[in-house]
Amino acid sequence: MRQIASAVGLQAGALYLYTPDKETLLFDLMKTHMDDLIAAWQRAPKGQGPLAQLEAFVRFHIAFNLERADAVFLSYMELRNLGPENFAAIEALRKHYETELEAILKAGAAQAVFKLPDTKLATLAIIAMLTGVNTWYREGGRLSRERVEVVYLEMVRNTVGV
Amino acid sequence: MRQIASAVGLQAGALYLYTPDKETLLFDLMKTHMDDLIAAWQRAPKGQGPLAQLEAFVRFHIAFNLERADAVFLSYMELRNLGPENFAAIEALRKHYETELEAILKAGAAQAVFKLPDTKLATLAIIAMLTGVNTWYREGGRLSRERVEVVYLEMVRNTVGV
DNA sequence: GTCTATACACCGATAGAC
DNA sequence: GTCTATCGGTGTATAGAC
Repeated sequence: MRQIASAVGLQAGALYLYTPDKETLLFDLMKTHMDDLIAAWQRAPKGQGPLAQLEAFVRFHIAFNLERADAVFLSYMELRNLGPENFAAIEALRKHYETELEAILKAGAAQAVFKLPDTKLATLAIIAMLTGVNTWYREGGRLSRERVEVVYLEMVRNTVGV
Repeated sequence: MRQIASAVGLQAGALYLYTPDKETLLFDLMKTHMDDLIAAWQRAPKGQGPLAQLEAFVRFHIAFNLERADAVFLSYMELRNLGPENFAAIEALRKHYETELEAILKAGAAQAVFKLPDTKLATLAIIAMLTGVNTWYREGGRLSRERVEVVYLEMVRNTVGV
């Protein structure tokens, strides 16, 4: 709390004018992040058909997560420092987001556009793969964001059997 | 330290007979884990050719990480609590392990068995995908470990274009 | 609204008795 | 080799002056 206060030019005590306690502050940061994520995906251009929507999801997820790397890192690392009910609220939002991808994969499998041994596992595998970009991507490295998106697009298309 | 001491039936002070300080204890746990991981992979049966070796890696990684979920979780979550030189030592072991998969993918790409847009990114993507299993797998859930391995095998084969 | 001062709990680590 | 006692530091949160 002292560090946060210092970063915004206050003393620690003054923070308690804005939050009842530290966990609530953490929860609010995480909830705002998840709400932003879901709202941004709702607004994203998606095209028609499962393949176009899968491609939209891949590009959206990589771009959004790289754009907000700090919030993504915080949301993952501090998740276990929430009490049970705050934890459950964030988990519900995360599952809601996962369901967006799962719906695309289900539609693609139903139309035989995708070939998947297990839709649920494919959802988790693809999200893990995409989120992993955040652990190694650095601005100014070997590949541009655009190039990373293209490479992952191709790998994800392969993964779903296209 | 008090919790650890209590878990092994000691008082906190007595732990310092076994470790000079808390960070060294953490580092030793993580180093032992990484050494075990690399040694176990060296001993694992691998078969011949890139595809057989890729399959061996997928099965090995899922099985080993599920078997030692606590150590995997600790090694990931506490990594940033190491000093720079201990951090670098663990990172080096992690990179060494990654290189094992990368070598398989490179060989497969060179022999045109695999079709990959970027070998390095494929390495990171596959490891992220496989490690992700630890975040959701629970004993007694919908799928057995064997079934999870088979499903991921099929997805990874797709990912590398087989 | 913000600051200073501080209460109270906990943490890592050490000293010294046994 | 282990325990008890304790030191110095830090953490969240609150009280009260301004």
